[in-house]
Amino acid sequence: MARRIGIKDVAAAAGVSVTTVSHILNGVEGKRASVETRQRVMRIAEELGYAPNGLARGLRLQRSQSIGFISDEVATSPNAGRIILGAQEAAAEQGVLLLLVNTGGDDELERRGIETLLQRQVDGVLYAAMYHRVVQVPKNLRSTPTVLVDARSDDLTVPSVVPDEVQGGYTAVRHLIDHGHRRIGLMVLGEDIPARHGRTDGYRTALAEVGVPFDPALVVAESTEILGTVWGDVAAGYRAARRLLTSGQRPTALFCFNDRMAAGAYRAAAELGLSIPDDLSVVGFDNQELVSEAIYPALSTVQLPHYEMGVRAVTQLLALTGTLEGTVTQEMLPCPLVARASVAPPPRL
Amino acid sequence: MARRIGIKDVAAAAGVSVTTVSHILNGVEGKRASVETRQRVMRIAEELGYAPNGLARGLRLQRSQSIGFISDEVATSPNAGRIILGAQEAAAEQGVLLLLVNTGGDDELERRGIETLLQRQVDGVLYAAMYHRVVQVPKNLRSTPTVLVDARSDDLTVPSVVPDEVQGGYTAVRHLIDHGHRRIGLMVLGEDIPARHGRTDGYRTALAEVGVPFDPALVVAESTEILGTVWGDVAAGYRAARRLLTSGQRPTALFCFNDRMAAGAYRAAAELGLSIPDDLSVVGFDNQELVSEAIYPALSTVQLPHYEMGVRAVTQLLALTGTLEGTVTQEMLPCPLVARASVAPPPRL
DNA sequence: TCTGGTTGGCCAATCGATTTGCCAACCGCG
DNA sequence: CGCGGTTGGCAAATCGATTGGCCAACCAGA
Repeated sequence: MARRIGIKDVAAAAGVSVTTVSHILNGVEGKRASVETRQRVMRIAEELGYAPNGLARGLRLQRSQSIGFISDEVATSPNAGRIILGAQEAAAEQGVLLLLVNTGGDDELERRGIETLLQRQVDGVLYAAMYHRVVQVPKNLRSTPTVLVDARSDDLTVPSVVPDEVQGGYTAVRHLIDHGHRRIGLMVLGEDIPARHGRTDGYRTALAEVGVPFDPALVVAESTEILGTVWGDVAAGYRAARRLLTSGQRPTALFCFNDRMAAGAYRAAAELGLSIPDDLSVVGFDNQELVSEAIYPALSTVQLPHYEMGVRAVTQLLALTGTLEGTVTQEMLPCPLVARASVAPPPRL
Repeated sequence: MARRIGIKDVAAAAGVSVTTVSHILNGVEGKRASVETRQRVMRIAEELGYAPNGLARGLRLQRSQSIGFISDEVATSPNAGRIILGAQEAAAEQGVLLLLVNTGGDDELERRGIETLLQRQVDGVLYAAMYHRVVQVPKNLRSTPTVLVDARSDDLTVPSVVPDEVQGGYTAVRHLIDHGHRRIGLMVLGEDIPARHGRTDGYRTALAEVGVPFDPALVVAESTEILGTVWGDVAAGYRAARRLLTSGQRPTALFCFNDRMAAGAYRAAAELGLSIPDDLSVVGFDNQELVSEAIYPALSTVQLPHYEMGVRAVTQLLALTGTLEGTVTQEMLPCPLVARASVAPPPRL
């Protein structure tokens, strides 16, 4: 493992001092070098394949060019991995790398993880949640530039990037309305989280726009609790859909809290002899391609902007640290509709 | 943003030199300090919340305590994120952090990514592929400790961790055989990759064990090409299953290359009026929970050991760098069966 | 008292870069 | 010729830790 070549090697090979090499390679103003020297140094640095030692540079500059990415379970939740992807790519564009820490939701692990990141002199931290929720910024992060991802803080001064749940819900329901539906069931998670309230608000807004009064009987909350965590899974979707579809006035369309619950709705519909989309239209949320394309007919759904959240979060963080221009705020990103095959006009009576 | 406190601050507060502080905190042998001094220094370090500057330490020790994780698309492929998770957790256990680079399969990005990692003085690199395949170790990684994850090299000296495809295929088919099936269809991807050959071998071995001769008519290769990449998607599974199920001697069970193809098989079966598992048993591969639980009945499948691959890869890498004990080899990890509801005895004739 | 060994701890070099301050050479001009 | 102003470049300090070498104090034994 041949020793990596350092600035000294370049200086020696070029017959100048390390100072000069540094000045030239960093394009320092005011400290000019003759064109000839400059070219020679650059050529030799190139030939030798010189690259500055990141640790030494970081030590001197007090900037490590790396940011911490700390999350509870992001790496676990399928689509959420795209947050990391977006963050990584946006960071790489500025020569910044991501230092990954996953806590599994354990507070002690989180505390230690943050300590480790700070010890590595990260320039800032992205604090990401597995699903959109309100969080407290950990104490030991207070004095470090931090941006929340898929999470928001009560403290309005803490920048964050989250999906626009209201717009997402509105878009989904509007899509159904545009196909002629007026009696639309809403299946939500039985949990007090922003996604539930936001999407419900969007649902109400879209209906109100076309003069359909809100009917509480069309809203069903269901969830499955496993090991203390509440899930909107296939089983929950199945139960919710059964309740809605066997009630007095059957809705002609369902807006489901997520794609897995939509899969449950598919099953309930099949059992009841309802064909999708002819007898029943369905819209999901999340756009988990694995689900939405595995079920038949392919599911029309609303996409969470995971990749974009990662990008925006990094952009905000780098703005915070002065690497990039830009403003820093609590930001909401739109959730676009992905139309597939589960929506059609309501059946003729 | 109060300056982090350094070793000097501790030394000053304790009234000793930085040397002594360093010796005490690192438990250096041979350089003793009086019990009294030792306790005082430790107490003060604790009180001040001292943590050594990772950059400075790394610079001096020529060890950054971080390893690079470079991959083509891992962050994109859902379950594969669990590789990262396993790697991260195994690394964190040794105080090592992961530096993430995603190349999207672009060679130039890969080259630059590796350069950046080396520049950061990573102690080693994990080179991960999105799906099990044979790769060349990039030139600029040759002189750095490297372990391949979900990928293998022709060069047998390069350590790697991959799933045991043969055992996985064997396990799946054996599961069907144990339920009484003898006429088992195999749906593979139309690509020349280790997974296809390994799983096919496992299929043949399991059948041979019970004296069933290999019937080429029961093996169908299908795939969908999108933008130059070959996928085993729902559509491919649908086509493959239709071919198998409408052929002369219909199989009583299907072993599908992956869960998405299995989802396609579900659809083909439904169209042909075949009920799963009563008329037809199905086993998938990958255990992508989103798929296997979204379809009905829930899919019995074989799990790829992503998390474990991440763990083992880090363990091997740390063994390679001398941080941990252990041997370094080309390693295969077992793929366990996850039995759900898609397998039953074959229908009585 | 002298010697040799142990104890406790400090000085200064080192890792590899950046940056401040300074100096010498050279230029043109009065 | 002497002077101020530019140009080109170097020496050394600095970032925050680790570590080899060294020294003073103390003690016991001769």
